[in-house]
Amino acid sequence: MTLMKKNSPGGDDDHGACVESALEQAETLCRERGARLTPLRRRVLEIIWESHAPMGAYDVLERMNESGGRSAPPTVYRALDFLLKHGLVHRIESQKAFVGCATPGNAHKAQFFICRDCGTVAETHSEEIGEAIEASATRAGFLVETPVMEINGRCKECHDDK
Amino acid sequence: MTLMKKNSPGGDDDHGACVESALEQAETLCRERGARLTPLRRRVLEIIWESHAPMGAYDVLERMNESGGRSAPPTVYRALDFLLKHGLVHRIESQKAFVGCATPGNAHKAQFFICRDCGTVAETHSEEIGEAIEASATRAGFLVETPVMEINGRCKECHDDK
DNA sequence: TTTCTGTTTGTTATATTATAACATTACTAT
DNA sequence: ATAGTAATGTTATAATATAACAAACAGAAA
Repeated sequence: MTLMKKNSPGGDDDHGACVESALEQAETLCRERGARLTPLRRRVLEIIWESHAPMGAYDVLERMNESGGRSAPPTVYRALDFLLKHGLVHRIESQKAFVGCATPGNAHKAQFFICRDCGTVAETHSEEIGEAIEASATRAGFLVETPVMEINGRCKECHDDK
Repeated sequence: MTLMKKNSPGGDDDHGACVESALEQAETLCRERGARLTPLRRRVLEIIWESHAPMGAYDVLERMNESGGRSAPPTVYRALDFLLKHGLVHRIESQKAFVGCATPGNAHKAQFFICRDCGTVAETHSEEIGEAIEASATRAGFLVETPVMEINGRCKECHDDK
């Protein structure tokens, strides 16, 4: 399981390193694929990774314009489309928001554990869940393409905290 | 597994009976709980059940106003909130749309198999999937509350059709 | 280089989905 | 009857997302 976002209420964590690593991975991946990770797209990816929780498109937009930019919604949505297409971010349907993908490149069917308290999103790729779904689908003659699995609840820390 | 919506391309199916049955179940359930299934709420539930695929709130609204009504969005959304609260409908997050629940009353964590071709939604309550999720969650110390499981793909018929 | 072509971004407008806030009506219980 | 609560009506607006067309840019071909 890979922790994707951490919402430490108090001091800052060392999230910076993991943002950098994500960006480097993205660079490499796009280079390999001949896809153009332009400054704009890179910036959107960076903003999403800097956030400590899934981020709405308009939040990304606001962040982009903080430093004097004048971008409009289509700019952000187009960048997000690109990042989604290349598996660099995921859309969390139940939140209309976006998170960075911790393991891009690996075609995968992920599950997201989303904490309702701190917003932390953990991405898993459980064989067990995948197989259970496949089994259930097969029985119904259903051909699985893109499962959306967003498990809302409370993460360990928030549950322990009480 | 319970078929919830059928999108027969040609002639009509006998969906009518299943709408009636759903409405009766809803009546009973609400009576038991002392909840008021008003004409308006009943009508919204009926419209959702009549549809052959998940239905957007504004589609419901349009349908309501076909026969001379003059309802506004809040009317529909409030009715939907009621129906959701009582487990009479589900919201399909990945489609911003609503479907009737085939087994209301039973508190449940459902999976939805959604056909991208015909729109059919099948609701399952697979023990296996539920347990796989619990197992994965437990390992992470995560407390599952409301899983969203929307498995998009192709149903048997649409896949066979080819 | 220059020109061509396709891709990316800018810009304006608008569509779609959802809710806030407050007025009115209807139901329930006494 | 009437007070209190729940439901609905009404108007406005928030939040999310896309359409359509123009301008800028990058890479390939001449």
